[in-house]
Parts: sequence; structure tokens; C-alpha cells
Amino acid sequence: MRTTAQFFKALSEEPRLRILALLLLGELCVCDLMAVLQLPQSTISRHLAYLRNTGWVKDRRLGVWMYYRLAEMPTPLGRELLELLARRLTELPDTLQDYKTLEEFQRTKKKCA
Amino acid sequence: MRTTAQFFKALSEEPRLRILALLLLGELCVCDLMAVLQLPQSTISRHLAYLRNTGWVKDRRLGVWMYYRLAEMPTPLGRELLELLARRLTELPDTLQDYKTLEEFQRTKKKCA
DNA sequence: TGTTTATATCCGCATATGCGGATGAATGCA
DNA sequence: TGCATTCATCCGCATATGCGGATATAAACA
Repeated sequence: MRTTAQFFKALSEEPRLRILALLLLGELCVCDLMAVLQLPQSTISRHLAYLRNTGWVKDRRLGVWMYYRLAEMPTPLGRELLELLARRLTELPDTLQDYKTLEEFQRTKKKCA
Repeated sequence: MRTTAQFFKALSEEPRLRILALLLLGELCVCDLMAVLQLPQSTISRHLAYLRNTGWVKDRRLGVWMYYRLAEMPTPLGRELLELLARRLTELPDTLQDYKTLEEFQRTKKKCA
């Protein structure tokens, strides 16, 4: 039960919820998340570490970049919760705004790279 | 989004999760919850206040007793999350143990009243 | 009205955790 | 090898929140 509570605690802070909503779109690197959330890099990294430790995300190094993606949930509760987020979080106006910001950033990012 | 995070935060502490799991069985009074969770009355009341303030439960006075029950969720996210808890929380061994303890307590309670 | 019972709230304390700046580590490239 | 880039972790600080004992409140009843 303690574990289950810990699992929900990952969703109890706004920046983490926003990160998960963004990762529903697919794998992203830290700089993408920084651009959307407009928070210092250390803050983003800390929240990502929290999500990693609670089993929500997995990371992958690709050169200098670290890419984060949603993890496969090992329990039915986890899987259904993730499905629920995918259905309902993506409806929220705040989420849609973040999606817009991400798309914009990734466009300009392409031009620079 | 802040609201959504606050909503999940209610589930992020073990005592609150146990209380919600118990309320899935129906309306209970504070003394029932005290008997099962084995926590001081002030602690139980505080968690109940938290759940009330975040929209998870409603209370009802019946003489000297306060009865708590799950609230009707106003949003799809809330409703589906509650359904998820009803499906999955009730499977956990910890929850089943609490259900047993509650049943036992309510039996002896009847004899006294 | 005074007492008992059930519950809510207040209080001080301890801890968890959020924050952002600073520093460290890993990689790529000149 | 030396430097730039990207990210992780460390640090001190501020705040939120958990805790349990003490006190306040509301109802029931003598």
C-alpha cells in the first residue's frame, strides 16, 4: 500500500504531471521539457529522477542527449492508470497549451540543428 | 493542472489511500476508521478533512457520529479514477486485510451498542 | 444545566520535498 | 588533450505537511 501511495505521489506535483502528459506524445529529451515547462534544468532533472525512481519513465542516452519515455507498467493498476491519463489528461486545456508550445519549439529546434 | 495534481495528492499518503479503500465498501464513521487504521483520532480526522477539501468524500452528521462516504465525482477523470480504484485497490492484500479488520470490529461493535 | 461521547481543530515539532544556483560527469568535437 | 554541450547531482534554504497530544465544539442524555 505504501508503494501504491508512492506511485500516486509522482502525480501529485504539477511539473511532473505536465511532464507525463508531454511524454504521452512520445520520447522527449530534457531540453524539450525545459522549453515547454520554462523551469531551470536542475528542477526538470530532479522531477525526471523522481519519475524514474517511481517507475513512471525510462531513460536512454543518445550521444549527449538523454531521452525520456513512459515505462511499461508492470501492474494492472499502473497500466490502467496510464490509460486513464492518456484518455483524460490530454483533454485538459493546460495540456493542449503545452502540446502547442512543444510543437513550436521542435520546429525552431529543427532549423537550428 | 494544479487542481489535478492536488487531486492526486490526496492519494499520495498511505492512510488516505486506506481510508478510500474502506469507503469503497460504503459509509463509515470515524471510529470505524480508527479501529482499522490504528491511528490517533486527530490523525484520522485530519486525513478526512484533507479528503473532504479535495472533493473525495462527503460527510453527514448522525447524532454524535460523523459518517463519511465517497463523493460523486464531477469530472470524467474523477469518475474513472474512482472506478479504477474500485477495480484494483480492492485486490491488494493490504486492502483485504483492512476489510477483515473492519468486519471484525463491526461485529463486536454491534454487541456493545 | 452539567456530563459524557464523538469528532474537529489547534499546537509545536519533525521531516519530506520543492526550489534554483553551483558543481560534477559524460559525451562529442576540434 | 582541451573545450563546449547536455544533463545529473549537490547544496542550502523555504515551505508544506505529517504526527500525536491538548483543547474546543456539538450532540445526547440525566
